[in-house]
Amino acid sequence: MTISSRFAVAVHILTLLETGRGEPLTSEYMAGSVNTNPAVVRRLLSLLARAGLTRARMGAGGGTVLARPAAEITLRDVYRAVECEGPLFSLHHERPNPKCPVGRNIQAVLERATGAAQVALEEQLRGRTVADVMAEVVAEGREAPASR
Amino acid sequence: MTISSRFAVAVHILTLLETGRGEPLTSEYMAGSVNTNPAVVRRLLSLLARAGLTRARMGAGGGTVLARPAAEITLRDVYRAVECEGPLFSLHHERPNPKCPVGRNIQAVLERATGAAQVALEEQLRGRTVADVMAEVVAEGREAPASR
DNA sequence: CGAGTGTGTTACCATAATAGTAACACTATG
DNA sequence: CATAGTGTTACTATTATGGTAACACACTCG
Repeated sequence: MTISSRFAVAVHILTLLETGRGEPLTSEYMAGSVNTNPAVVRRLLSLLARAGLTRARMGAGGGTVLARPAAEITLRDVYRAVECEGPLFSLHHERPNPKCPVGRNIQAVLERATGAAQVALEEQLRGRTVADVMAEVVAEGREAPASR
Repeated sequence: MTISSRFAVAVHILTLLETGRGEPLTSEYMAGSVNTNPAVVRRLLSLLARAGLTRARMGAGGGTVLARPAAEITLRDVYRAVECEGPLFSLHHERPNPKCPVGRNIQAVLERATGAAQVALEEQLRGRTVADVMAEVVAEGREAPASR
């Protein structure tokens, strides 16, 4: 299966906040850019705030701002914040047959292999920050100006 | 979300076939080791055969064998065979607002970032073969002999 | 001080993917 | 020809997800 779109939307949200330059943005405004429901945005923001990436100001005139510089928020931070904290790969639903030499030991081996793969993925994500994404979005807009 | 257990079960199956040393194994036997239904195993085998990793002999006395040496089947081959061929990361369900500078360009940027992460994951998987898994299973059995 | 704006959270629904299960046509062996 | 075994389909239960509405709470501003 695929990794949920929460990651994509969360990066989108954080990029929007970076464009705000400290001005708090409302979930309704962000939902307009993402093209979804404000409550969906707030659910993501709840996870991001819990991870210390954003900070919300309640009440009228409130909204959300980045809790630290965009250059210090890696995509791995975002991934960890919004995706399930457990391992990326599922193992067997039912425990394999312990009487079979393969069944008895395969899961330990699989855990090592899939764990290494997940680390490789996260290391790649760690090499890019929200500031990088922001810069690429700007560059993209310059190369394909308002097309479509 | 998580990557389905199909990958784990498929690696398990291929490891079992390697233990068979050319003898065809039945889906019922393998289901006994995996601890699931034979039809589930056959569904996986169908995908593995389509990818050219296994070969089945029909009829009585039939079963499945590896189509090429275990040392030439990487975990990336297995991953590609049984997981959806599309991208690992989902993007937005609804297309983001094209009137927003961020919404208009974020998906192209996300595709690059998530694509690189997926490549990193697959490259890590490519470094391990079914023969490696087999060897690790044997080693594991030596270190933790028949415990539990 | 009170109206209004906006967050945080809950509950509920529709949809999709997954794994388990049974069934059956077909194929090859012996 | 009887049997063993594959390949495939259909159905079900479970789970994750995203969309939606609702509401209590918090804060600002007039």
